[in-house]
Amino acid sequence: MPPPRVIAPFHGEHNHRKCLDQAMQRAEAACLQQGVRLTELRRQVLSLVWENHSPTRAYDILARLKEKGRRPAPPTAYRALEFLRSAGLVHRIESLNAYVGCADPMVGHSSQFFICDRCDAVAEVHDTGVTEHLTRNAERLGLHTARHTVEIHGICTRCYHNDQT
Amino acid sequence: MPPPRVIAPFHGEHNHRKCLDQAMQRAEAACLQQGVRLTELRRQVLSLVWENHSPTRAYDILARLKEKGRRPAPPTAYRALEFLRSAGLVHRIESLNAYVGCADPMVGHSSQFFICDRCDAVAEVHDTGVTEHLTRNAERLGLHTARHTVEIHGICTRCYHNDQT
DNA sequence: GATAGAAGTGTTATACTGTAACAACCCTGC
DNA sequence: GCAGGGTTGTTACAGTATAACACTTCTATC
Repeated sequence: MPPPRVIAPFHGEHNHRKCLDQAMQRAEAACLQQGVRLTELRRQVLSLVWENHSPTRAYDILARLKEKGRRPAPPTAYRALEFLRSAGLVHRIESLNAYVGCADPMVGHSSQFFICDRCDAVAEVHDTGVTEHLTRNAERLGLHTARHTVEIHGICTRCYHNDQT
Repeated sequence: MPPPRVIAPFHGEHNHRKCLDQAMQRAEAACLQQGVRLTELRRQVLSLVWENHSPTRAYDILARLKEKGRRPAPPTAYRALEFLRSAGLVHRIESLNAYVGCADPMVGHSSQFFICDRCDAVAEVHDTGVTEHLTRNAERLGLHTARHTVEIHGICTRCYHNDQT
């Protein structure tokens, strides 16, 4: 069994400009491959989700779109987010009603999310062991699985240490 | 490692009256042990959650409480549900904004929920293998875990067969 | 290039989910 | 009795999400 694959680590030191550019490039490629349209609005929303690695809420998107000159109503954001989600470009964090960008949209994967409740950082991990374990349980219960929601909440090391001092 | 423990199966044939009574009895015992008060309101809310094995939403609770003669506002339901959750008597299904009763409140466990998106049936499973797997990943990432949300959606066998016919 | 249909976006209105803040009540221990 | 904490009632509002329909833009086909 392959080891857990960390799609996005906590607080990874990186050039975020590059990170964002790469995400947008991969999104273009993924949409091309899937034969769906990455319109200007969807591109804008995706780049807003990718502004940082914390979960972004729909109404945050709306506020940012306003700053960019649009006058969007809620459906505008929700529709774009739903498109991005169905294209595998963002994930929805159910326990936060929020979205994070997916750094690896080309593989259809069911990921696990590790979330710091203090600083909102999110790490995405693809551990096939967990997935298989859950799938096996589902089969035993007679559930034809459609999707997994696996979200682990806690305090990340950095915040944990800050609390001690 | 102990085998996955199925707390509540799909469509388990059972005398639900007995099922409900047992849940209420266990709740009384659990509250006694924890030194917290299972008031009349909380008892009512718990029994409403236990009316069936599908997730119950807060506003459903409110509607039912109205039928029972109260004139409750949202905080009434949310506070009772939060109390029941913190006492381990109900679980919140994040992906549905809803609550299910916990059949085994005495053990502090992080469960996995298997949910049929057609008939809303929920099965609760306590598989320590999954929990350990996730905890190990959390440690590797440096997350001091507080809680797990593991919710598997799909179509249960019964609904799946009904769809074929 | 005209044009019909599909896909995408704008707009209005509203439904659903959840909490802050303060008042009133009632249990318990002294 | 009565002080204090816990519980519930009440009002108001914040945050999340979707239905329904109008309008625009894209695409494929002729």
